[in-house]
Amino acid sequence: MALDDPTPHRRVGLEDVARMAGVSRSTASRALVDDPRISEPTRDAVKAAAVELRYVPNAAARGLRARRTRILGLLIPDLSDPFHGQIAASFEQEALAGGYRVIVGTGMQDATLERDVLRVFTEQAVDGIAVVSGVMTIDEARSHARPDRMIFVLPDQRLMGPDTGLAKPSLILTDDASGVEAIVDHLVETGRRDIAYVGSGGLVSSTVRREAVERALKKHGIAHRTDRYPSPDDGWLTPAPTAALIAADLPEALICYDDMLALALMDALRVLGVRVPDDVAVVGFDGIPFAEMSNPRLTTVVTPLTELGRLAASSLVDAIRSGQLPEAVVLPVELAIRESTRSRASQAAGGAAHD
Amino acid sequence: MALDDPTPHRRVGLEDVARMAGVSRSTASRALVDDPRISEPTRDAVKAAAVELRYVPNAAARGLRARRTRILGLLIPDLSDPFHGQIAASFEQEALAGGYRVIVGTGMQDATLERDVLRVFTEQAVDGIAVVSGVMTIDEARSHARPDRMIFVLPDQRLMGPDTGLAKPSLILTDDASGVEAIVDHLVETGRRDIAYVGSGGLVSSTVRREAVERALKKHGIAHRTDRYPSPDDGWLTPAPTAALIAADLPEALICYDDMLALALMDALRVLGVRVPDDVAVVGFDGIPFAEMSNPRLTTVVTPLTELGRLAASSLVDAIRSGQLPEAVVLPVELAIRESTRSRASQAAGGAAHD
DNA sequence: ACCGTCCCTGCAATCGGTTGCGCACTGGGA
DNA sequence: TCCCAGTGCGCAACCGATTGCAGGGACGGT
Repeated sequence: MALDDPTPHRRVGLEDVARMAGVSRSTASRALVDDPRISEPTRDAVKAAAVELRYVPNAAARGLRARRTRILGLLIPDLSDPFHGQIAASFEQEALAGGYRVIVGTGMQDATLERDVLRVFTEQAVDGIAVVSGVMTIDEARSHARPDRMIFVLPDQRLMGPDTGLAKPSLILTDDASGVEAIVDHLVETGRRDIAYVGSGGLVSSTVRREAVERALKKHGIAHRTDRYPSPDDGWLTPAPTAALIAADLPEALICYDDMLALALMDALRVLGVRVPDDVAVVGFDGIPFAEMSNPRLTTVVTPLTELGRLAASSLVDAIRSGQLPEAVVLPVELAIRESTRSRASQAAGGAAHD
Repeated sequence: MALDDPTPHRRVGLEDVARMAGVSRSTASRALVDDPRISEPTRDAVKAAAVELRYVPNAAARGLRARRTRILGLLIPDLSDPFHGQIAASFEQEALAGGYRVIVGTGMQDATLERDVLRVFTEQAVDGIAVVSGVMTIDEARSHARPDRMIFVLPDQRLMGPDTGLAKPSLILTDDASGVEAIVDHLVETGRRDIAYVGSGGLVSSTVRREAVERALKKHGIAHRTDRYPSPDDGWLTPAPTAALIAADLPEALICYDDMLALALMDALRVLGVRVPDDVAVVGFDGIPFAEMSNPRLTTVVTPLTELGRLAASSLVDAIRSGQLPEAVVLPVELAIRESTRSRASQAAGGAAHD
């Protein structure tokens, strides 16, 4: 049995394969990659020997000489939330399909940690890097590694430096602004005018969304107080206290930074006796699976997460192969209207309980 | 500006650092790792040069010679669900803290894919491997790589080969059986006797839980039909059709394979007009964050996910350092009683909507 | 002035593949 | 019979670090 194999024979190397096939290392190496210079019988013999010996090439040695590791680095804030987890999962799958391994580094929205991760990627000599969200600016990230061979996935437009326009290459964005606009339009159409935004402080993405809300409201001629529900300058909102603030000064509709926050707030509001959507309509952002299973189901802007990860990986791989910087892409988002924004009028018709 | 740096000077190597410091590569190498044989002035000079040149060592070269890559492989079914995402996140963090990088490979509960991932890990010459869940047996996994330097995390006791007892080393388990027992005890205490289990087919873990349910029911002298809600032999349940089956033959309580399924079923049942917990109590398993925010909040068995990932990483690192196989550990789980199993009696007192 | 110790460094081998270049052998044409 | 092109392989350098071993220099003892 393999478990208590008495022969801890050292790892078999190309040397061993070559010897068994009766050829040199060079020939063995070439045979394994189907170099046309090697005759068929020889090639077969080598391959047979490789299988026989259960030969597994050493990636380090190969990468050293070939100057190409076939590893991608994925810098992402956190794997534990479904939003980023989904992106990471699809990125990893697509990368693997393209013949690349993935090293993940979680940056936890911390600039120092993110820099460390980039350094690790450099040490590992990754062939390409994808930066998802994060807090450092694109320009800083670019200064830490080869700017080509990097791609930035900004589902929420964080990172955007001051002068960073949509036209810059290597960016994969989602059209948050129009998502926000769709939300506001929907809320206004269903009769809400007292609309508030609530989101964590410190994150660029939250600021971006807040501003988009303000613009959209202005379009409808509605005023909006930015500081209605103050949030800490850095860090995440705690649902219960925030819900208390909201309950004390109840708007007609609440636009939340993301689905997680929306779901947490709906829960906290329920404890306070505030009904959704009867007392207040609630909207999220992201479109995570749980937004579809909440009670009431959450109206939200669905971001194509899988597409985002897949596209990031394939664009990056293309960039590596071609040597060209990947083009900028803005992915469309879609408003999913669900129970949490049902208007009083449609409640009778769109009740929850029937097929 | 770094972006359009006209000098694409090749990567700086140890050679360059040594030259700038006026020493040999050997000395430079030793100075950087604080070898006591190197004098302080020399050491400082080398370090200064390294910083000045922004030297980043090449992990491939180092790993090749040192026969140690400081990389761990994490084989996990899927990163996109919060359950495994949480484990992966804490594993990665702990590994990083211990000086190890992590390559993730998602196995998607597919044996072939899992084998591929193990091969990739071998190619990368990882120092250790953690296998989380998965479908291949422990013994098979062990045959694909060095059995020491592997650790198995089985939050749900999948993988267990026929003769695999809890005493085997390198296992991190959770005490699912007692979790299930706690569930059943709680349900019986709150007056339910018609208790059903529903879970995906094909997964060992689901079978384990189903059997645990049966044992616990038997303890209470309650009969149980295993095939009450048939599930496909392989693959996941689709919530809507399953909910229809359940609604047509409503038990007093429903124990679900995991939280995801429970939440999905609660949603589907709501559409059918079935009320939880009034018409049927629902219990999940795992303790993902969303189980605490659902309406009604889900009673579930809370698995220490973060602890699981952290422990896996630290045990693995210890095993690598010491050369000893890590000990088996069984982590306790905890029943979190929430709204979804509220009994009719306690409903008056524990109503949802007031402070 | 000579020799033995320490210290501090450098030489060179090594890890395990990849790859430029050239050699040996075969066969056909003159 | 001799030459030359073509085919199939092997030699050896190389990637960028780590590390065993030995050598050079300073210094103290006699």
